[in-house]
Amino acid sequence: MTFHARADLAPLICKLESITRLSDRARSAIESLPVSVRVLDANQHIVRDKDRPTQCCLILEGWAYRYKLLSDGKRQILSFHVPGDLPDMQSLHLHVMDHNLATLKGCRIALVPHASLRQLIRTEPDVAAALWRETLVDAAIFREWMTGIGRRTAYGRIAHLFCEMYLRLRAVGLADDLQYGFVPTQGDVADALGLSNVHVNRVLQTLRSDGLVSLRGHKLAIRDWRGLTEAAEFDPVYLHLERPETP
Amino acid sequence: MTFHARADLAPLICKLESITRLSDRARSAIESLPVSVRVLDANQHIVRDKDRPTQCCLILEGWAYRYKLLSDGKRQILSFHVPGDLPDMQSLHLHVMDHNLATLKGCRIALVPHASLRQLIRTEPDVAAALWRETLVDAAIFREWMTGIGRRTAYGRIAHLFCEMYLRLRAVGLADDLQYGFVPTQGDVADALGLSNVHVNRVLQTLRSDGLVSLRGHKLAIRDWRGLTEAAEFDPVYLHLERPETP
DNA sequence: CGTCGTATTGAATGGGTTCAAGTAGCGTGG
DNA sequence: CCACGCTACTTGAACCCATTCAATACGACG
Repeated sequence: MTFHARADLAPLICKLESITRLSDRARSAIESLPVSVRVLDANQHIVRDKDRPTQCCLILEGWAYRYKLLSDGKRQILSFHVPGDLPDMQSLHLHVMDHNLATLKGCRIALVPHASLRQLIRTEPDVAAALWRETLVDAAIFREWMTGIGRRTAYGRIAHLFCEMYLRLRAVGLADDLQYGFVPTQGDVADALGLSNVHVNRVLQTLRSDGLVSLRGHKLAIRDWRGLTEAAEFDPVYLHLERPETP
Repeated sequence: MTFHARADLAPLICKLESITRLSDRARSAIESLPVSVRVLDANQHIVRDKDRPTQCCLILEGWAYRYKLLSDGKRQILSFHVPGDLPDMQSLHLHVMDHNLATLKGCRIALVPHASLRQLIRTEPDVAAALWRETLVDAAIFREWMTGIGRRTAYGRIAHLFCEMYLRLRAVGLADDLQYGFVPTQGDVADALGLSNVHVNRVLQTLRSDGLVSLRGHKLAIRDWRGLTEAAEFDPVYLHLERPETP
């Protein structure tokens, strides 16, 4: 556990600046946030359904995900999170968690006390707007996923997820050349997209044989960006990135 | 078109107070917002995908809904909105619309300029927090819908929608006694829940014959709240209401 | 009283699930 | 170094929830 680990906040700054411009003053206000850095293994809970957190989590390294569980054991993954994301910002204003947040693989995370964030928000309206905006992009991604689950074919859904994660990772400097480390298992993808793991497996094979992607180990390479975005009907507007130019 | 229609803002105040407490000062700051009231017919667009709105919309009367359209004409309804809702608050911080907002039936709406809202947010931190919170509840509802579409049966999904809209309408004083005016058509419900209109029709008949609800015209009556919530696995936590006691 | 949108019903089809079994990959310990 | 065990991945076959297509009935409204 480290305090005032200024360098650790770089992913957040990077993320915020991928969608807004920050003044020097705003940036240094963020950098002086007191944070507590933790290292977690894979498949560890960060916050649980019904918890009442007193701090927010920032992903520094690794992947995390949010999910809900139904009584019959069915799981719906609500979102994937990568460095720079603040997956439980909503706990700042919604006091009870309505879902779980857990690591998908080993993570370094920074915990920021609500009190410090509230202080920051009061004194730095620009930062407040940027953080609010983050939560709105989060919601925009939910809308897009909902649309996929409700109305897209399995093929389009999976293609869409690959496109989205590529742009999100690229925005924080963790992808380029149409490649990135894709951490979720096929079972995770199934639970994220409302499918079965068996069907995800078969559709992945089709995506590969159609020459759109290759995925071995957890290395994803997009072989045909154009084809993939067309299969996905992918329009990056919903990510609200500053520079959304696609490759 | 009316300006400074103070009484018109009552649904908003009511809605905000259903989840937070407002100081007198905050309340009067809201009441003095300059608003422009409009009356719209059914099936009119309020804001469209790709628009760059300069004002936010508050529903005063009627139902509205947000949706996305896929290229093959498939429609995904993202949310239903009732009086007191601010269905396009996100436009305050996300400058391009990534979906459409339209009326489901005739509506009275109030339009509030972004500039006035920004002013309000700067000077009234409590109101800012309450509005931010609204957008977070919006996102929480998306998460719940995503879970339904991804992992619940058609039966559970429809039951869930009936439960949710009952509590939301009751929170703004528009439902009681387990009854309310349910405006969406079966086709609308289908597009909201990722189903076909035919299947919605059949499942509705089952819900009726199971004695859970009756729905004639657009009057919905919940005949068995307990049974309906169990069928839906409905847990109202995600609505983040102050007084979530169920009937 | 016709007309248009909505609701209802039947029958055939299909995208995706479930169940079940088998394979590959990888870290661990003997 | 290999056996072991675990997890993820892969394949086949039967099944089903929900879709699609198509036709019919209802109901509100000018």
